[in-house]
Amino acid sequence: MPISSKQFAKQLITWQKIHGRHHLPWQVSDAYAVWVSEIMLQQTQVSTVLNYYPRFMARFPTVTALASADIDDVLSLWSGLGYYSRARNLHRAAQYIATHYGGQFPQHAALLAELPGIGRSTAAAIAAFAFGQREAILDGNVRRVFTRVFAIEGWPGNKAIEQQLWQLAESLLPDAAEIQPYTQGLMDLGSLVCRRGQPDCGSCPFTQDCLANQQGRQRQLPTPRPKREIPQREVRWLLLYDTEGRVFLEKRPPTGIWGGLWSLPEWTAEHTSLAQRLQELAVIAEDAAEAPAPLHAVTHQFTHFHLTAYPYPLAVRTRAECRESASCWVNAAELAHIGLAAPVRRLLETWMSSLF
DNA sequence: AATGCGGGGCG
DNA sequence: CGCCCAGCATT
Repeated sequence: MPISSKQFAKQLITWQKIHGRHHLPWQVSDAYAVWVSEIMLQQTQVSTVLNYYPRFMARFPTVTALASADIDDVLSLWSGLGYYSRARNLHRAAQYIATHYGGQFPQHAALLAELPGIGRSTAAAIAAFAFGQREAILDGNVRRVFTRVFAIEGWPGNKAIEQQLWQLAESLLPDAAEIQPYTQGLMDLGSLVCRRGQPDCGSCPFTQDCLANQQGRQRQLPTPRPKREIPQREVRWLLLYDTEGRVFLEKRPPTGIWGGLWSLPEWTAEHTSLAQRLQELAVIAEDAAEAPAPLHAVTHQFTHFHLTAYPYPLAVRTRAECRESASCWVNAAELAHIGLAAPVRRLLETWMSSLF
């Protein structure tokens, strides 16, 4: 017999008040603060977000400040967090709120979910935390708790399973008066106790009620996603540097991998010769006749493919002009203030500190 | 080396 | 609608 809705909420809230998180910087009644934190937390753990959130809020303290900011500055503060479309959507949504809602957040989940980057679960979290609305969330932590406590089989990415979980989430909701500790409790229980690897069932308020625990199947739930082949991709990077300690960067297209971030110019040998590529970049190298030897390869794992990048260092005699916001020469100090993907930042910091 | 995470976009 | 895409940290 699964636990009743009333008992579930009651035991969760009691647990949350004693063992949950209470003093995170975004646990305030400010929709903007809640929103920024929820977007950061979408793909990122609390401990990491704690390193980014305060800087972001100091730089963009209000939704109108964010709306009027330069997207490059937003991406710069997002640099290293990954999933950069989150930052672009955050910026667009801020502009929408400033323009269409006079800088005030809508209070209903359905309206919040219309904003870019806010889906059903994030909308519910903002509505619940900022406005006390009785809305159900369903993030990864919550899915793990539900699939275990109620022994729900099947990959949660499957449509039918997802629907079942949403229905369960709604059926378990307490009164609106208790929505905040309840919602926070679900998140905290999932991340602190009902962990993926080593669930701490001895500390769980549902240890007696949890069907997975009763059946000893905690580690089999939630059902993992079906496995897929992970393709390999290779790319060459041009590491063009001048005599004054600068490197040449190009801005990536707004969508796709590392969208909108600065990166090293790619050189795909299948399409162009090195000479052609340098000409495209309006660069004259010291010795372009000889192909440079690549540095140690940079490897990076994405969920759906593995990337190996070969950086080709090349001293440059005649510098290309900086094309406005599309390419530029930057020095080591400036690297700290622009949006770079984590492996590109690592490569450049290591390489520049050894060279200059 | 494998895994997970919320939402957008495309066909 | 179903499927694919994305970048890190953790384990």
